[in-house]
Amino acid sequence: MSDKTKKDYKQTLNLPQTAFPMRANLPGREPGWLETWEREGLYQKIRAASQGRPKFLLADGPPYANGKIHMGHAVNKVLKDIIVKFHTLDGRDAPYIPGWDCHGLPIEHQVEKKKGRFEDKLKFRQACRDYAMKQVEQQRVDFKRLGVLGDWERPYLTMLPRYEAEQLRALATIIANGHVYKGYKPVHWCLDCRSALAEAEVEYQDKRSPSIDVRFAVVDEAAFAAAWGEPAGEGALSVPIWTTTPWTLPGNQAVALHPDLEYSLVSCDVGNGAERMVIAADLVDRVMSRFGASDYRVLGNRAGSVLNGLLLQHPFYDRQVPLILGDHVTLDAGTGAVHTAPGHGQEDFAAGLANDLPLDNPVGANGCFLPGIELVAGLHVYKGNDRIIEILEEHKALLKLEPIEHSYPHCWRHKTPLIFRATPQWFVSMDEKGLRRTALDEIRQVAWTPDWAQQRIEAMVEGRPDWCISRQRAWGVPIAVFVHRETNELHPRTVEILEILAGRIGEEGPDTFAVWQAADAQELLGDDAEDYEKVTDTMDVWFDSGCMHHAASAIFDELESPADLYLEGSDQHRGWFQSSLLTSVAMNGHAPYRGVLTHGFAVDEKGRKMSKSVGNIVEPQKIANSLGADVLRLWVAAADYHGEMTVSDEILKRTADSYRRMRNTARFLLGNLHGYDPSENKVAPGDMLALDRWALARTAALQAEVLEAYRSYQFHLIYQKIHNFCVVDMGGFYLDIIKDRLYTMPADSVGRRSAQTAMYHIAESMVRWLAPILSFTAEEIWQALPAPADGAREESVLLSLWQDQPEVDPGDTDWSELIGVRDAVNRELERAREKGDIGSSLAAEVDLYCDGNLQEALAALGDELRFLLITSYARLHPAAGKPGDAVAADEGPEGLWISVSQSEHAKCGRCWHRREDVGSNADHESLCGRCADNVDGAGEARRWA
RNA sequence: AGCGCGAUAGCUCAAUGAAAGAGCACGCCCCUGAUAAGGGCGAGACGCUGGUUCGAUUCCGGCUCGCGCAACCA
Repeated sequence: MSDKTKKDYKQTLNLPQTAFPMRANLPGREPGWLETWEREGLYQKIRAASQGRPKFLLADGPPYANGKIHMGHAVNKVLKDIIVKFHTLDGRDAPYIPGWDCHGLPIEHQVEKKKGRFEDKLKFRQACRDYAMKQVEQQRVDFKRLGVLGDWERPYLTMLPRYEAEQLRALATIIANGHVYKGYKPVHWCLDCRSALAEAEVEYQDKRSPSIDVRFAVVDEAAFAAAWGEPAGEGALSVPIWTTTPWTLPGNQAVALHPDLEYSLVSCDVGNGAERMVIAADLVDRVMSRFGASDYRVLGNRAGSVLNGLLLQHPFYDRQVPLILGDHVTLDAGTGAVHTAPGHGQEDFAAGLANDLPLDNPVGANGCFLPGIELVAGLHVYKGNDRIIEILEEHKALLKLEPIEHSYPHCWRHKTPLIFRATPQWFVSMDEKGLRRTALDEIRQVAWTPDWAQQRIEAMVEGRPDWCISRQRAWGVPIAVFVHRETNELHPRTVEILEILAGRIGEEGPDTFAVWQAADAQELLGDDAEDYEKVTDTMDVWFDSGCMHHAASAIFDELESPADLYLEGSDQHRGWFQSSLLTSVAMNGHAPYRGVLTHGFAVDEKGRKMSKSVGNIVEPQKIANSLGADVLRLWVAAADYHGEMTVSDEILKRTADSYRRMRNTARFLLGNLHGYDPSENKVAPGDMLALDRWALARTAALQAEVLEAYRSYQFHLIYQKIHNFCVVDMGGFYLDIIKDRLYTMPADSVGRRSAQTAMYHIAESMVRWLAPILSFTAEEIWQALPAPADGAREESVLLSLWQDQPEVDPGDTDWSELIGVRDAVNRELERAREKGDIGSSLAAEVDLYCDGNLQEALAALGDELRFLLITSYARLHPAAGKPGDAVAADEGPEGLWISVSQSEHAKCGRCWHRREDVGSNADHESLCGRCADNVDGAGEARRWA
């Protein structure tokens, strides 16, 4: 036999052939798909094809238009994209209109940083608008690069004039429904923002502050004696307070005691001779040791309530302030007597209301004491701290000064400490018109995933204060209302006027600000004009995005409220989920969503949040440009997003490995579908071989599982299942076995066409399972699949629906039993291999010894058992005849003994099986009988494998 | 204070009131007709601790650790 003949026979094989490359080169190839999709208008084609199908509406929470996208953005958009594409394949009309949050302070800051301050507000706003637009462009490119498909050329931007107009209408409705009021309240004030902040914009961080104890002298000892009764001891009488914000002392209007706590009158000497102080009984020792008083004596105890109303001397102003009572007083720190400045704290404010204290506001928007504030006018509050401490020393009122590390509210953008400052602000009332109650009712109507998210938002809505919706900033949507100069009441025609103003806002502008600036009070209010003034505040940006349910639905025909799903990171419980809920309930009395799904954050392998300072940032752009967007998408899908999602080099590498495995499985299927025309060569399920029918059944079962996992948004299960299918069912079993048939049987034989029919079906199914996740690769597979000669095929996988799974008669074969036998044989083959008896399994012959059902099941396959086991011979014998060296199958099938031997027969030059009949055909000396028949005869017949 | 979520092999994920599965990674072997592929074999895990139960990784309690929310803001 010459080499030449060998080669000739190789040409008679049907080896795989495909242009679908093994190497994905995703970074190189993905942009090409993006171009194609865009050029072909894929998104629009999907819309057209989905017309009339039941809708699935995902509302896109708008990312803030500033900075490059990070992993959190990527996770969020990819999850959204997976869901939208799933519903598309599932036969729904699922439009995706992305949005951006465009107003607000961070943009103002960036613009000021780059271009300095502007005198002209209109010009400044134009600069902000230009800047935001640039950010949108940049983020849009990055989002698209991840394969996120949507109406990217027609996004909703909160700065679109039309959006702003709808926002005004939303405000009008909320005002009409009676939820809005103007209040003078202490709010979190960011000195860098020069604006009030919403709860959601505050975060607590550790800060070092001066902590001081301050004497408040009792004004009238006689009055004290009368209240306390049986006064004892000698010396000056005072009530010391403790604070970490000395600068708030100019605003002090009272000292609060707890009505029910015990207070002690303590006689002591802290370096100024004998004196007496009132201190919470439980704190006496701590306070005394803090003051350095070793020798002190408790003269008596009284409940705080007995001192109610007693006057104290302000430590450095000519002001007498009362002792008041409040339940907020605790014994955690301090002296049990709480410095109360109604303008500088929430509880202080409440206490001030209850006790009719003056509400003064000595600090300006810039953080400096207002002119006219004695001793500290013009000083910045933090400089004020030091000055106040000096003043206290001068007045001998300072008992103790020490630095303290404590957690303190900070601006979440600037990371700088906030102050509490009383200012006039606009609020949405949580309770005035039952907003809180209705919102809580609505929360219970929504499907929250995971379900504990419901508790979480309930707790937040239950406990939150009124929503401060005003900001003292330029880059936002004006609160375009008139208030009465004296009464602060809204003009009675406010709602009507808002509608007039909204009507003046054009598609391309003017925007709300310009309209409001140009609005003429005389024209709008007539005779009332003189008594009313224009409000110059803008709206909290959370209000902007929060009313997306209204604004975007008004602008885009395809959107409506409520949406089926809001999907955001879990931080949005206090952000967008809540602002959307509140605006929607305030407007319409119902939630803007039927379902809410949350995901965790991306963290590094040590579970740490990604942060610039730690330097553990993984950039989505970098992954897309190195491993490919599909690998990034696969990582998102593979992670259990309910908790934190760990990213690391190792994890990404693993992800890329499993990507390759799935890709190669697809490649093998495609390669062996070469020359297969589904419209010509399809074999009816009833005519297919048993093993191929098994493959169809397995595919159908898996599809059911995959779809169920998609429906319940458990993408990590999908990834596991598909990957497992590729590795175990396909690579490790089915594909390995059918190679013989595919390669060696005549191209158009039933045996080969049956396998191809199954493979075609598997590929058609799998490409769809993968499409929502591996969008690029699925499209690549889709284009490589053989097109039926007789019919059109959708031009993109995303224009198709799930593959129909034919009912197949599984027959009597128990495949799990056969697989068990195969595994047992493999273990024996491995032992033979290790002994050096065999290499390839085709070098072996197998003798199986068993009885009963097992024997029958194996016997049914006849000679085809050897193809299942991929050995050259597989012979069956009664168990009784087993030789001494036959090995009992240790696990799996009962009553099976296996004997593996090295084949003595010649190897067929074509199929590589070692057979007795090699050379029996004179025309084909190097071939076995069936190969000779396959090459030159009618071809073999197969029924099983 | 607290509340919630989580803890399964090196990694990513399963399942289960009764011998805990998979893939990747790892070790060894084979193949060279899926070849920057493929096949086989192997080793490897229920955070700790009580209780309920005939039996607990699974149900309940406590602890530890991680994460989130909340709190601390005088």
